[in-house]
Amino acid sequence: MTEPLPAESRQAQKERTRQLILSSALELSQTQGFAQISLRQVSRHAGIVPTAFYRHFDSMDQLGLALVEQSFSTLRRMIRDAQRDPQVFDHIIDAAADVLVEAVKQSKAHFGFVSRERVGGPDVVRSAIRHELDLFVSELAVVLARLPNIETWTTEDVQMVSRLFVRNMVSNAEEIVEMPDGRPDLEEKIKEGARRQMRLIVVGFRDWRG
Amino acid sequence: MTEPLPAESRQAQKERTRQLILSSALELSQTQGFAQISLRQVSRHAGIVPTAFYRHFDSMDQLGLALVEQSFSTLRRMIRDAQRDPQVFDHIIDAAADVLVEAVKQSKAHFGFVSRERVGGPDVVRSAIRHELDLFVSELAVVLARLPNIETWTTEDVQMVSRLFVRNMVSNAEEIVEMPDGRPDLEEKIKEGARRQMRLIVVGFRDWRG
DNA sequence: TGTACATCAGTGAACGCGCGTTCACTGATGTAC
DNA sequence: TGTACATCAGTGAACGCGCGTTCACTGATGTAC
Repeated sequence: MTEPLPAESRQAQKERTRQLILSSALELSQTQGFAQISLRQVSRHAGIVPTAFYRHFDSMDQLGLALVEQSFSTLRRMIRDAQRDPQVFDHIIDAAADVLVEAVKQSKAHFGFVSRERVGGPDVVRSAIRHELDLFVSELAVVLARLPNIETWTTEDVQMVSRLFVRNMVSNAEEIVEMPDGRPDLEEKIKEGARRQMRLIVVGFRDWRG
Repeated sequence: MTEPLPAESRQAQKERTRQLILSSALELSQTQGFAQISLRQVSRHAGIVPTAFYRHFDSMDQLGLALVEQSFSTLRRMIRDAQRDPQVFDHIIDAAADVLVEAVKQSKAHFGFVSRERVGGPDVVRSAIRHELDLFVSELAVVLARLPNIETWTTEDVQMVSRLFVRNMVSNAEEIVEMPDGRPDLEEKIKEGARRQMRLIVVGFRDWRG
């Protein structure tokens, strides 16, 4: 019989605590907003002593930036998955509405964090989110540029549509996050609204250019 | 020679202090967000002792609600003025973009307050703003319903366009508020963007319905 | 007009509390031999 | 494998600070006669 390995290496345990701090902060932010929560509240919720917090983050600002990173990696995964779905290519608008609603429902906390702290967060967090959203608009523009019909548009026009889509996405994400649980009727309404708005943007854009 | 009247009645002096508290809170909110500022900070900035604050407001929450009221009365005045302008009726979209940019520039503080605290503010402030925005969508729908071409639309469709307009207005107001001063180039860009978006909504809606 | 009293916006001391941050520490995990 | 030492995640006491709120007060403005 061999000696059982230690249940967790020091490094793994540290990472576990780090994630505990992150998820505690994310949860507490949901009700009060990140700027309103204290280092001590987060530590208490994570089950550590306030001084232990400093083993993982220099300050609450740094913790906030880590949450921004985490949230946007969620967002990017969603887009990557959506691109693999062949349905998206053919019925982009209907699919996009479905994907948005599902993704936001699954990652309510992260989407909520972004839409809340984009305007309400501490300075550093706010500007980090704005920067990420700008990047995201450009990334989405690249994806959109490859779609049929859009191939022929100018780069500037595609960028503009991308900006409108992202803005709409943010607005709709806000609505979904605030949606009380277990109201499939509301969900369908938001989805339908998102579809209409995207159609509006695409149709309006085509006609106005033509 | 008659006795000169007292420079200010007790009531007038009280009102002056109240306005001083309101404007102090509005100014301090701009950099840190309303939820982050303290009763003592506001009092200090207004030049009164913290205890005197209570002669005017029961709590910071009540002060927040007073700021919501003030901000929306600014917003409503803007719409009322815009309706009087005959140009608006004829060239609604171009005029609306101009009016929006000008109004927001003149009342940056109030528009900033609404867009910031709509998501980042304390609970009571947030829900008050949401309620006011919902009211505002309905009010704008009534105005829109009277316009040529739109007269024939269903109530539901007009409500939907109104919602999109307000959402857009909020987004654009956010951008203008964040715009650094003395950059007329940026201003023109935002105005042009607002025009395009509104055209998009109107054209897209008409075509999609037709 | 003058006097005596009431009102009440603003004062200033005091309170208990949660905060961020410091510091020297403990004891389990990891490493060298 | 066993021993001796190093590392370092988490501890717990202590600090000074700004906070919201209480209280009894002051003194100018307002009112009754």
